[in-house]
Amino acid sequence: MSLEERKRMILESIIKDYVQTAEPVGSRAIVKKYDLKVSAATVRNEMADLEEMGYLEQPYTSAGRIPSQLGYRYFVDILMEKEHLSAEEIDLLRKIFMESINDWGEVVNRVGYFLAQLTNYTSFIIMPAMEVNQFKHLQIVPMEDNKALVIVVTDAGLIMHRRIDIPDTISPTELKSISQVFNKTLINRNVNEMKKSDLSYLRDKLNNRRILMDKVIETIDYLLNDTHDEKIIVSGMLNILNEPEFKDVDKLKRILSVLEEDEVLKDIIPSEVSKQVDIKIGAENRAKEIQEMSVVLTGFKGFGELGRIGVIGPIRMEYWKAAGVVESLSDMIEELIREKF
Amino acid sequence: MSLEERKRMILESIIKDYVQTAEPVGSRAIVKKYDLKVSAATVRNEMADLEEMGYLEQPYTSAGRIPSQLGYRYFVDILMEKEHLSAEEIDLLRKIFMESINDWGEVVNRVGYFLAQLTNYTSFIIMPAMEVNQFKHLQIVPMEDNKALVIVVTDAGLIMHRRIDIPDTISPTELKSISQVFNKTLINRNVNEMKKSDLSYLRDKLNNRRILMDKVIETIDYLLNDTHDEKIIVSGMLNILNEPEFKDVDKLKRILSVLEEDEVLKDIIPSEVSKQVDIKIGAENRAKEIQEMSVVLTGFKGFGELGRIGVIGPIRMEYWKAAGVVESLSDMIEELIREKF
DNA sequence: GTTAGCACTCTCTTATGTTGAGTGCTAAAC
DNA sequence: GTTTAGCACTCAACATAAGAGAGTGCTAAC
Repeated sequence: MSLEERKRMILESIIKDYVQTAEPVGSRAIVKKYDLKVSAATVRNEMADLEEMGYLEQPYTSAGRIPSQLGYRYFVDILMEKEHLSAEEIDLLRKIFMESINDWGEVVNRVGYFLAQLTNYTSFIIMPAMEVNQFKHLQIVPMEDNKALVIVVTDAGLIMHRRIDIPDTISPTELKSISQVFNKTLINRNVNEMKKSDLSYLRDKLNNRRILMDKVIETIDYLLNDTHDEKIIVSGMLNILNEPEFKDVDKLKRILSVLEEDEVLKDIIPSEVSKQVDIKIGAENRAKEIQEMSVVLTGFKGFGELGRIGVIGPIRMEYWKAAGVVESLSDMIEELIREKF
Repeated sequence: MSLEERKRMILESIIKDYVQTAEPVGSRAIVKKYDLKVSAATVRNEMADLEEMGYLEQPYTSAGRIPSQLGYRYFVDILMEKEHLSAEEIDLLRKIFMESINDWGEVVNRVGYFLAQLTNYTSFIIMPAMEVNQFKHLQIVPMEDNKALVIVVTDAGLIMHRRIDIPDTISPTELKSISQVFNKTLINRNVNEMKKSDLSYLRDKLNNRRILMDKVIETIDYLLNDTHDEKIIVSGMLNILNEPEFKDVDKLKRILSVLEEDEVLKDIIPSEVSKQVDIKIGAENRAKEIQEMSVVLTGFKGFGELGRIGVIGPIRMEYWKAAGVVESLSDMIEELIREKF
């Protein structure tokens, strides 16, 4: 597993060069560019060794070498040093995020946007499913024509709403009192507790408005269930258009249609995450749809659950930068949640 | 301007054939496919005429003919018959839209989705800017740690909210009473009226809570201003990947980056719309970014203002289908607004 | 006015060189 | 034993040429 100094140096050079140019790297090129103290012939011998060990491969006889997936793996595990955002960059971003952010979705959108911009890959953020979301406030607002709006606010700052039909015999004041009953009984309960007993209890208590109550209960259930789904935010999908490996439209189509479908993408992105940056290179991905891509991701803690944030790009990826930026922004998103919500 | 019957027939055949195959159409092919009663040579003569008149062009000497933009124009204006959705399709769609739609954004998303699916082009819906949006309800909900949530509901069913900081000396009941004052004073006022006088009047009245009032007023202003922007919903962006004219990645990149940027797209889509279906073919578009595309759109009335709905696709477009579906769905969206909101 | 016939044009495909980057191997140098 | 120069060899990439085929435009006959 462990390589001699020179082999490591050569492997690293080839990877950095190839990542930059997308062209197979020749022995002469390396010697020149990183002015090694040895001749091209020596490098050639080393490269032959590295190929035999599985770290490099040749597209065809007498072309230069390109890193194999194993080569990237070795690089990522042993050689690479993450390139984090600088303190100034972080400060700048923090300022941008802090201002005019009053809504959770907005924060996520922006972080995703910058993640894509800074790495030039496609970024994704998967918001944790909120199993134990706490109920904060309910409001029933009468609208025109037998309609009312049910607004539910959770302690995580999520606001959800849904229209319902109401009997035309009911008065606004009555609606208000119903809201109040709900609020008194349900405040600070989590969804599971709520489902168990409180809702049916409420229905009995307000027996005279049974039909309406059923509707409201159903609506709350519906709305809170909604937060059980993970939400995914994707940014910079079109960044992959810049990668030469996707100059073929069919390949592009395959990849883009995966990135476009939120549901597909959610399933495809590795789900066992920790707070470590995790890197899946090409075929290391379980899902076959992205075995020609690499994923760099990490978990972040938000509202008690673990969300996922990362980028998806070509196997020929600037892993050092991607890993650094993902880590920096993951920290930042955690911090934002802690401070603002 | 007016062509003889046979010339029209030939022009139409060429357009239909070319739209389908994306290959130049030869004289022999037409005679066979649409079995005309004349020989290929005759057709050739007619085609030469049509070319001279500007309706057809030849990619190179001795290739078949393709329609010119003028040719499409003639077709669209004179020859074409719109292919609307059938009554059954409309019924089916109406059912789909009706169920589980409780929120305006959801309706628009779905309509956009189907428009893209049914035409195989990229669909867009531009929601009207609501100049005279009416205020229905305000609610200030206390959250943890000196935070509160300001929720504004408009009569169009739009719900907007924003977090604000509040002084820690204020009590929940006090918040409620402030809400009530706002509600009493502002209900059913439109934004412009509101701005003029009421807000500052309110501030005076609640003088003891001046700072908080300023915040709330600012927030309302911010939220209502938000609806002044047109919202654009784009669906099926990737449909253009299927068109052979965009098999070149650079061209693709140019187009996709236009479609991706909401702000750019809003500006590019023709803004003078009526309830007629309008078709802009290639260079007829003002914006140079989409002069290699065609736009089929129409206006729809929603909340008193005119929104825009349509598709954007290659010049070699199935205009008859696009125009028909756009018209059908435009009617449907109007109907949905009328009935549900 | 219509049509058959035919030479002509131009793209597209396939075949054939040519070039050049880069290798692997060998033998000499360190 | 390791390193290096030298050199033949390989193979993609580019250019060029030849052939095929689709489709035209024109002419002359119907």
